[in-house]
Amino acid sequence: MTQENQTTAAVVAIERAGDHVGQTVAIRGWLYNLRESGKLLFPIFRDGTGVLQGVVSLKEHPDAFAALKGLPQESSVAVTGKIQAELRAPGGCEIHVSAIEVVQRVADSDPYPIQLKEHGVDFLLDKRHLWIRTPRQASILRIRADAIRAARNFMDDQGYTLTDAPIFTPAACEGTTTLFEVNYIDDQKAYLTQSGQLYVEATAAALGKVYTFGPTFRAEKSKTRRHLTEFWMLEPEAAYLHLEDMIELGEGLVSAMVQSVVKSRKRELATLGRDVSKLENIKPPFPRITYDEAVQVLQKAGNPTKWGDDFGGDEETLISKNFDKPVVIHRYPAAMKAFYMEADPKNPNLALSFDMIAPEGGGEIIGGGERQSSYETLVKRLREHNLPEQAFQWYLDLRRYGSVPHAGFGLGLERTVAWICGTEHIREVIPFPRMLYRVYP
RNA sequence: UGGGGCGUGGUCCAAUCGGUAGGACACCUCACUGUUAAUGAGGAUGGUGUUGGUUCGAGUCCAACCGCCCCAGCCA
Repeated sequence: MTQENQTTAAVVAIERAGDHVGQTVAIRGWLYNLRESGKLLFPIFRDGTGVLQGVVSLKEHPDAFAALKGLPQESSVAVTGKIQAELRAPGGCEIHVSAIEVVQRVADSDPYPIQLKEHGVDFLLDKRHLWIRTPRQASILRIRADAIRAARNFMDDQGYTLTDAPIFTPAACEGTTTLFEVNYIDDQKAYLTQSGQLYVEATAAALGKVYTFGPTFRAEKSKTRRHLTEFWMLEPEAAYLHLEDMIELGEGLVSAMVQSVVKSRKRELATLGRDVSKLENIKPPFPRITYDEAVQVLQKAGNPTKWGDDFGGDEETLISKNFDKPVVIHRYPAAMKAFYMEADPKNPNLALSFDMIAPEGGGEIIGGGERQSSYETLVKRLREHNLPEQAFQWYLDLRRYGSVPHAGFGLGLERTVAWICGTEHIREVIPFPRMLYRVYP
């Protein structure tokens, strides 16, 4: 190996290393692990796109051997070597290291805290900024990114325009108990948004078919594996469209996200040990049942749910177990839904609403429906719910000036990604989870 | 917020009936040319969440508090 070869070797991403078998290339990344076996070293490098085993021979490359021997985990390195197919290496190929530059050596006195062994949840969450380096966490984040890209592409292709909703809002969308209050300028109070929905109703009246995608905040005292206080939501809204149109859009959106991940994140799903066969058949149409039918299904299964009860996690799981796709439950009792829901003209006790429940215990990933378009009814509902009418004047304007039937929904990104990844807890699918009693790091 | 569970070296765990707090990993040294969370031998460091109580004696029993986990409610 000449000096010239080492300095001119092309930098390649580890995920593409298999395309460079027989070539001398450069890898820039970190030392993930190091196994020693006498005069051979077996480092494992990671570069953010994957991990690759290296092999360094004392006899052939004494300088590289000396530089690597004893190098602490997570030291940053630039590696030059020849990619070779190797059945004994994890992943099928490895790099025969000829030169290595240590960019930063981790201090021996202060080793990298995350081992390849098991750790507890609390410890890992405290080290979340480092935990995301592990192959499992990095794979989840890459899947999240792909799901977002697929969702945005799908919405754009369907003719929906992205219209961002504000994060600071003057009042609640759904109730006042779950709001984060912030001090705005000059002693004004503002709140972090719980949902972009009210705003996307306004932009729908301006642009027709729109959606918003961004973070939302709920100060719910919920400590479950499905809750974050800060989570991302994609909320479409369309003028002149109805409940069935939104169910169809939701089916298409979820399918597009799943199929994109299945197609372009095979490697990451394999790292997670995800059973891909359960994702491959996620294509429209999804099973649809009414709330009435869902209650019957539950009662037949021995569940004590009565008509008028909302469904909890147990009930959702029980219903979704009957299907291998997400199931849509529609036309809930109006009394249990938000003030802005439109009533079913065939039965005013029912709201034109729907939820989508992910299979495999994934829980509710979509909630939505048709919005109340009557000015008078909306005012009445605001009063019934004790909401501050003054703060909603702008929203009532949407019913004063050219009110039309319209519908939309909210898709919870993290719940959807958690289901796609097959992770037990939602906290793993966002880079820095914000939960009840955790805002660090 | 309610119910249940758990707090032991940096990390993950063990400690019988209340009786000398220990192991593995991590770290250091040595051996090993195909390791797969490498292995083998040796070494140093370091701990019972807090406060009180019962007892000859408390990691272990009791009380309160703190923290975490799981479930429920609410929701995406």
